[in-house]
Amino acid sequence: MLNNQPEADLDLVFQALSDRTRRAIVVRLCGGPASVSELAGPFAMSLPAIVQHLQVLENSGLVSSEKIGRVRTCSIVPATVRLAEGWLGARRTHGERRLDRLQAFLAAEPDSEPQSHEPPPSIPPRSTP
Amino acid sequence: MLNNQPEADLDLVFQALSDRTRRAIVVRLCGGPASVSELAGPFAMSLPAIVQHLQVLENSGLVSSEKIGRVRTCSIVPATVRLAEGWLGARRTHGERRLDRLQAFLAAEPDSEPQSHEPPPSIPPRSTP
DNA sequence: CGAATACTTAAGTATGTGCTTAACAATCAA
DNA sequence: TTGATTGTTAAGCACATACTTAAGTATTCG
Repeated sequence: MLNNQPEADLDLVFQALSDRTRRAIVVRLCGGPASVSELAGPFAMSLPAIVQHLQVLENSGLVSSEKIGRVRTCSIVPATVRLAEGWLGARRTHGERRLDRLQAFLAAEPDSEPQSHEPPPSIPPRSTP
Repeated sequence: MLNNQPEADLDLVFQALSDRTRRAIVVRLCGGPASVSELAGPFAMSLPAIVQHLQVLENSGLVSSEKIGRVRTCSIVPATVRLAEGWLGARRTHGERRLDRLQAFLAAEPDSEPQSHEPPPSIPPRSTP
């Protein structure tokens, strides 16, 4: 699916990934497309339960599927995996940039003259509706 | 927290990230530590609601906090961000390796002699408890 | 055709999630 | 000490999730 509405998309993607059965399905699909029953095979739960997990995955945009004859074949959507990974990457990058600056700040500490040393905490607040 | 039990950890981490308020808090904390009320500031919801979100984040291992005097200061735990990012990275890597092989397969297709062309779908099943 | 296969739909249930308000600490400052 | 600040705890409510079983619907095969 993917609404192109980043926050809503990330809601759905991370939510989809928060269940280990669904993560296992994603892992399986990264090895190539599979039918619903192939996907259900390894699990102890009922087929409808798996189908519901697949709906969550498809709704999140992590998985797509096509039905041919009586078999539905599911595949991953790598772009969606990248979307989530990208969000986390940005966090890590920003966080680590900040950490680097903080370490530099602490390293150059022995009471040198106060240059543009931004003090570590207290950053301007963000707006969120 | 982090149980060192990868699947359970990922459950908690992805679940924590599946809420946009919590993601906004993570974004904010990537800019540096903050107190509970600083974190609550931008949001329209009650303080206890934010505290509950912080509990989810802390329980997932994405955030740690320490109380000094009457103010609790929260920070991100970059290692946990990396844990989730790493899982997704592994998916992308495997998935794209597979896609590469598939593309190679399709590229070398004009009915050449059947070498060790593994047919694209149908991969050996995985075991999952 | 008739039966097996591969899902699909519907309905129900137990538990979890995301809030709320109200009341209660604990700490700091005048 | 009094009162403001900063957070915590508890209870409750509406809605979402993760299943279940039972009963369908297409499709393909013999």
